[in-house]
Amino acid sequence: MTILIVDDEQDILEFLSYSLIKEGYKVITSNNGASGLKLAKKHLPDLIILDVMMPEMDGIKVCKEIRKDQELDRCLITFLTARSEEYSELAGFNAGADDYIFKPIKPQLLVSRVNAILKRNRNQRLSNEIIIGNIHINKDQHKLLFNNTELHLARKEFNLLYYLMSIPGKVFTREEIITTIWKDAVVGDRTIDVHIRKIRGKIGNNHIKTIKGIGYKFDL
Amino acid sequence: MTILIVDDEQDILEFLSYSLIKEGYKVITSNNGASGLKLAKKHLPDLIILDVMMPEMDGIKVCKEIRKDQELDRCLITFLTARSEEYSELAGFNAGADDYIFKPIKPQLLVSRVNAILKRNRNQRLSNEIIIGNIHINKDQHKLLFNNTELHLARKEFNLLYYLMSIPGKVFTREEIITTIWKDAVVGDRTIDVHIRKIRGKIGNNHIKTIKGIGYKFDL
DNA sequence: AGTCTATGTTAAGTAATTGTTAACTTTAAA
DNA sequence: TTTAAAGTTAACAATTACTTAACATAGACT
Repeated sequence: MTILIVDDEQDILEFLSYSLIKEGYKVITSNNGASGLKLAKKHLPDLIILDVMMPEMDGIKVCKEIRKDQELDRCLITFLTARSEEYSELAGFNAGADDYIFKPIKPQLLVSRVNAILKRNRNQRLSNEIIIGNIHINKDQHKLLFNNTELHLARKEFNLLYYLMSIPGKVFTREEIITTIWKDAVVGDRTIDVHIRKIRGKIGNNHIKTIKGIGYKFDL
Repeated sequence: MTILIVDDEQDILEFLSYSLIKEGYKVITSNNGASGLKLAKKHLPDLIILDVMMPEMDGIKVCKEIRKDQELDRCLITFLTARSEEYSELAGFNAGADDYIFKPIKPQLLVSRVNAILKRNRNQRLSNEIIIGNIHINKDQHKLLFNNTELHLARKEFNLLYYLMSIPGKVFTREEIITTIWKDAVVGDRTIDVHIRKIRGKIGNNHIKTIKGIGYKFDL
């Protein structure tokens, strides 16, 4: 895990990196926005801690630039700001921040905060697992737990269910389903229904709802 | 994103536009109500910041005029007013305002406020959700909540209600409804009525009003 | 009031969409 | 190569949506 810290005050840079290195993180530092941005693009850190108030290029600007970079879209950004600074959190979240840290902060608190941010994210990103009610579906493991019992779904069935569950409540049109699950293969009209039928046969009829004339959605 | 600012004080005009241009917005300014209205119709800005107190045509009047313009119905309006001004927020919201900004305001706060207004709106559009009173209608989810109870609407009924709710208060002519919901299909005279009847049967008779000789509108 | 026109209402017919099953074809593992 | 599983299709059934027709009602105008 690599962390980039950008702050114009040398003291804070040292203080933060000391605490985080001790915790086992690889730390890179920069004392201004422009070089911080360069370092981010070069090292692709997992987390960037950005001071908001910096001369020339401030944290908000750096953040926005980072958010424009495709390669950096998996990287987390947390702002570092003094509580006293008249400044709305909103602006930061608008710029694309994931979290906030207020100065001054005690080393222990900082470390646990950083751990938490990275962990929260790891959990979300690492396992492609969706849990809705008594249905757990895990794409990496190609595994479906229904009431804590493992059920087997064939590949198409699995992909279809996973797709529907990826945005619970949203109605996916037949067209969306075809283009996503079948790519551009040409399949007959009843193919989707048959797969839906098979999934329902396994997880029951309550979760996949038919919206006649439109498509299907996963609910509950 | 384009923002139109209308205020009779040159200082404020400059101060606001400076902050917003720096933030990346395209800014147009006007120092009186009448010309502001013209500029709005010409440029169709995403957001209009309107000073309430202006000689001749005040903010409220401008706002009401804007709300009469079909083309401008997607544009947001926020009033700019001094806290000291004895003035009811209600009048503003009645005139069709979306938000308020009080003078004096710090640049950062202004910017984040503006971002927030525009973002809130973007989110609403993205999720295709319209909430009016106790009626929530969500197009993505093809879901209608009436008094927090989910009701089922068939496709045509749903599209029709969603269409009417998309601009509450506006009367949609039968012709507009036909071309929007039925595209160029040829359907009989009573078809719309029957669908309206079915919707009324579900959400009650109070919301969809008949304007005899013209069409229907959604109210309340 | 009486007439005319637009809209409301109901039920029934028609059309469109989806569900279901089994047979058939393809794919991948043994 | 064989075999079982997965995927697809076709035929038909079931369901739901949509439209229409026929008549009722309400409002506007003379």
